[in-house]
Amino acid sequence: MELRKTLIERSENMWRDFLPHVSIDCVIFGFDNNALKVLLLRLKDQQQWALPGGYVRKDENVDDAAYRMLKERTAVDNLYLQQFRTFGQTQRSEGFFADYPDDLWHKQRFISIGYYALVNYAEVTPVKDSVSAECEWKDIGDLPDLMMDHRFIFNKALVTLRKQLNYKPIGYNLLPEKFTMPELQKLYEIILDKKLNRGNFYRKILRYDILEKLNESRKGGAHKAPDLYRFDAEKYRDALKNGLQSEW
Amino acid sequence: MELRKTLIERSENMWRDFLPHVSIDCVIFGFDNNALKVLLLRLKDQQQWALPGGYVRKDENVDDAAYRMLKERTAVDNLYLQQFRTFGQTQRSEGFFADYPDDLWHKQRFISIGYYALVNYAEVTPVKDSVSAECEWKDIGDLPDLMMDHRFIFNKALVTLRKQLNYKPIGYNLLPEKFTMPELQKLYEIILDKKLNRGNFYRKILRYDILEKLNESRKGGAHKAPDLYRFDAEKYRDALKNGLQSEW
DNA sequence: TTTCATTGCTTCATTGTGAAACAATATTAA
DNA sequence: TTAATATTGTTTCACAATGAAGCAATGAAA
Repeated sequence: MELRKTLIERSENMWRDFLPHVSIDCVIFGFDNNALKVLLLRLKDQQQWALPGGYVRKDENVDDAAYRMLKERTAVDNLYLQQFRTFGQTQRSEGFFADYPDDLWHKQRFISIGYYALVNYAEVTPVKDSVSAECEWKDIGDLPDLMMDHRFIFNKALVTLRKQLNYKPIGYNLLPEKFTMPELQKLYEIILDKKLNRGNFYRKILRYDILEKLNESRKGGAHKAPDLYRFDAEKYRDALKNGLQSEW
Repeated sequence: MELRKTLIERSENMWRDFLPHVSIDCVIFGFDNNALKVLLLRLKDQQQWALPGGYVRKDENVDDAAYRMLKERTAVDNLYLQQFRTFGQTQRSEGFFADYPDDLWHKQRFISIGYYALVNYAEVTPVKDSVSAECEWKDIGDLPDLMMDHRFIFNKALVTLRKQLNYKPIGYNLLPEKFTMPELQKLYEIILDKKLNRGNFYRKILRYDILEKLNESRKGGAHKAPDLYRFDAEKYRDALKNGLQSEW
């Protein structure tokens, strides 16, 4: 039993103290008023803002930890959550804690797992945590200064969203149940960061056969009332299995 | 300085012992003889095989740790390496260490970061580690039993490869410098797990204008000698910036 | 009642795709 | 030496998808 012997011998080294720990950062996206927004916290006594997050416990699945944190910040359960990348630079938190005592627990080496969440803006109530002074939605086109590497993490989340637009139910989770075609197109344009031709967008998205046109329109706007649609959840899921073909 | 006070107070909790640690698992792909292969280890006294991997040190960037492990197994530096997903289930190693003493260091909770590597098969020399009896290339169509969640991790790596085929220099890193069109097509077919029409493949891949046709052919085969190509590294890089358009 | 911006939908030239066939060629078999 | 064969290189053609533009419909505001 050579393997057993080797492992048990090595176990006496106290490697435990030489290993990093694990935290989570969440990029929570919402769509409101034709703008894509992120939920951010401002820490007490600080100018900089932060992504919601926290520490993973030893007895907790990482996904469960992410759901826990998400629920604490939004007061909503079971949001759409997607791990997108892990951030493992040694110096990622150095700047922020520079003038704290060296035995500060938070100064340990942490590796952070990045998640993005997609939420229905109208259903979420932002909730502060105990070290924050504010918790607010911010337009992604006008973000404040972020602490540590959180701006980098946010950028990676947005790029991931762009790449996954044809593979994940992104529109479905960001839009309210009923929405108009111009709203859907606007969401696509923001995520892709480019203008799309209106007629071609209509033609293409309708051909996917994932939308159900309702017998209602959104009155009250300044001009012609746009038709309301909703996703046909089942057809959408089926279509995503192979990915919506081709680029936008 | 409310934030400072809160953080320092909390630091007294010894959360350190309640946090998981971080390891790495690498799926190393190589392409040889028109087959896609993975580099696996068989542990001493064990039937099951394992992905190469190791533990991340406290003072080490995660990417650097992955390169370190990769070099140990392949005797080659600077391979193409890509983080693809982090595996955070609490019970991921439980089965394997079930009949080891509970204070075995390896029985701690580990969260594993998955990387895949793409290597030029001919340049790599598989190297065993100290707890392994064998280190070998295995055909992905005929994998042996893998320990813990390594089969799951492998599957995720393969799916990632498939999704990234149009965004990352996958052919470039798996093939030798000179290769034939049928070899390239075969690689695509294995990764995508579907047959491609030969004529259409030629037309499409050539239109991308990322290949350079050489004035040589591969003699010695049973039939017509296929032309040799190589990637035009610069054009390939440029083309990948926007992704090669459309699906295969 | 008219104006106007926006929405819904169609058209048309161009490009890309799937499927198939033909032509070329290096080896092997006769 | 010649013919057969499997594979490779290239082209064709019908059809589908795309980009760009325009026209018609509509609801609010002037």
